[in-house]
Amino acid sequence: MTSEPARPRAATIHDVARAAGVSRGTVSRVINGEPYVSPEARAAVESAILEVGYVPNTAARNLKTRRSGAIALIVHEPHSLFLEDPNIGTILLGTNAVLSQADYQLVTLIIDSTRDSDRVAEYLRGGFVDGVIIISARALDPIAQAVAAMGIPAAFVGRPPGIEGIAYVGIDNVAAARSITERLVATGRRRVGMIASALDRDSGRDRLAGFQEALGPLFDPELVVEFPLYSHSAGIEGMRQLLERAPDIDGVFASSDAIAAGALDTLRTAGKTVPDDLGVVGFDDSAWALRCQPALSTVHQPAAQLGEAAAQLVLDQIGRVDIPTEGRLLDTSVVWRLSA
Amino acid sequence: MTSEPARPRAATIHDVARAAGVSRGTVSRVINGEPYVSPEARAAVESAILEVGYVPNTAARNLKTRRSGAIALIVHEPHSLFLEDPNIGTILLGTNAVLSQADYQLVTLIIDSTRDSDRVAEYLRGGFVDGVIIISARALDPIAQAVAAMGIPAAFVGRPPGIEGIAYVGIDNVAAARSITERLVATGRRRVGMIASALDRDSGRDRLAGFQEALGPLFDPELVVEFPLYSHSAGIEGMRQLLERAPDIDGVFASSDAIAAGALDTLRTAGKTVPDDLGVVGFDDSAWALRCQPALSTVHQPAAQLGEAAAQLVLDQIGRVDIPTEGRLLDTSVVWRLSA
DNA sequence: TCAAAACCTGTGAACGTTCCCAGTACACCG
DNA sequence: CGGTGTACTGGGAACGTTCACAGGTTTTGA
Repeated sequence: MTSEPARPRAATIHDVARAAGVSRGTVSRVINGEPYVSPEARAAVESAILEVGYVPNTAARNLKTRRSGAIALIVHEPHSLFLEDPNIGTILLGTNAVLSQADYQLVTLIIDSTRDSDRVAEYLRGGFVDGVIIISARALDPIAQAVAAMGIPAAFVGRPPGIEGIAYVGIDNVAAARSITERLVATGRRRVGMIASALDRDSGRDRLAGFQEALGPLFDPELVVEFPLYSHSAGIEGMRQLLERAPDIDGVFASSDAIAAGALDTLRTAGKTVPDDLGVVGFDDSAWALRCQPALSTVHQPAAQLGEAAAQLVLDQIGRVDIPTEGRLLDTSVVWRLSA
Repeated sequence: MTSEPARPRAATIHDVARAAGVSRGTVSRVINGEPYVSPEARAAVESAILEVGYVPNTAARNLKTRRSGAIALIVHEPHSLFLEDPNIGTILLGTNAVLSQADYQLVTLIIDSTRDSDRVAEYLRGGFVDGVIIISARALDPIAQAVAAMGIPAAFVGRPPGIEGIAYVGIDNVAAARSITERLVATGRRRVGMIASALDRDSGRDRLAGFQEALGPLFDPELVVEFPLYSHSAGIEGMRQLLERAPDIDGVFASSDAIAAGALDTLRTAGKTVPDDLGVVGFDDSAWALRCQPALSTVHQPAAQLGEAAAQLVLDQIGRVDIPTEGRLLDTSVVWRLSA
């Protein structure tokens, strides 16, 4: 008793009950909006709550109800980081909007190391959250596997490689890549190259597939260069290689806006003008796209809707037994600006 | 009993105790690494935990111990969003690193509306977290006030306007701005302007103050333009105004890299070469800085360390009574590249 | 050799809720 | 007017932990 901490004991449901002159049970019913409470009792409880400054203790509530009112959003730091993936911030906002509407609290967890992986898995198992949204999981991801194993309501943003029977939302990368490549061809380009990347992820693979489909007989494997990441430097180097291999190249599909921006830098240095000498298109419709000189034609990702749909998918699973097994693909659109 | 959910009841401490042939108390002692447990008992409990797949129920633990092992990081969405502020992602990683080390779980909360504000305040009060880190709070921020009022361990990143006696970390914006401006002057610039912004925040105000200090008698209020946000478009427009007001201008301090990038775009359009005609410097050392043509001289913010220090500040407060009242300013450095 | 200290263990009582059941009061209906 | 249903209320029992305490055994020290 000597070193009692400064924080005073919070008011409990008992204090409210005493102040209102009713029982615990009645207070609980008022708090949870249940029927069978007389108007007088309800009013007394409500004013008592304000009077004593009561706020429900979530730990106690969770313990009893076995739910937490929170949903986790898991971001894998290397390679999908806030800094690198321009859409993550927007996805997050979309998710937050839907959950907030349903009175769920979104908690964002960052996985930066295997150490984090373990702790996050424990956190999920510990009953802190009622569901989980996972962004850009990679194959053999330990968290994705843990989630699948424990059967907690979950949704993936981006088709999860390897794991079956799980809910996800994503975009149709094949169709989007095909669509923007077709428009590039429609403007008269005949020697079209691609700076591909992230071929170890479905997004990267699918964009390449769509590109090839669209070109048909015009496709020349010599005009495809590959890089591990969707990075600006990949664009600089990729464009350099393409110019070297094919000086007559007249179109480029960069698999991300950052790559396209890098390609434009190389082209400027090389004295090529865009879109006169070459048409350049990107993917993402991120902040890069408008910043480029000239403004970039690109594929718009419905990032906010991806986040919203993922949240909805999780909410749907909560409290239901039949889990929606398969995923949803959202539509993309081509934004035609000045670079092609 | 008819609609028993699919999720099986998790193993409890009782199950472990039974499997290990010891009592609840002993299991609890093992889990919490307390002394006074015989080696045999410890071994038995440890293998029993694996056997029954026990994971502690955090709700029950929180209820009893009144702590959660989690710390909140609050981001205000409009104006400090992931997308706009290039440092936020890095701050977040720094924070996560320190907390992870101390076995605390970081949960990121996003405040997007007043509705969110209320729910987050309730969340904090509900005992979900043991401490809170708040990024770039503005004056009269409801969450900041709630946190101050409830006396939960807290730290601010960025000097909080209005609220007194609270722990914070930040950078010395005045000194940093003075330092980079001085170097600009040292290269022979005499007509130096500034594109200022966010003057309603301490960061914006202080950068302007440092600029003025460094210039001394060279300072000309005519060469300062102001904008509300640290945005690229502010740079475009600000540079245009400066060129109009003073065609003989030979140096510009942009109050952020995004602004500097915008200024460079305007200068390119106007046919000015950098750094020959004008020297341009920015602030942040963000991804923009390297992307610029030419690469931007700028002030490097120790974003990761800011995050780490804030986390440490909160950890220090947990369990202690004497709250460190004042803040810490971290050192910045000037990164000299090609733009000045 | 014996008291005191150190080590180890089990048990009861919380922590603050919600849920369920029993019980009361009143209204309605035949 | 008795029975049945509906509206409302109170209180016991749990949820899964931790903590304090009591009791037992072993070691230590004079």
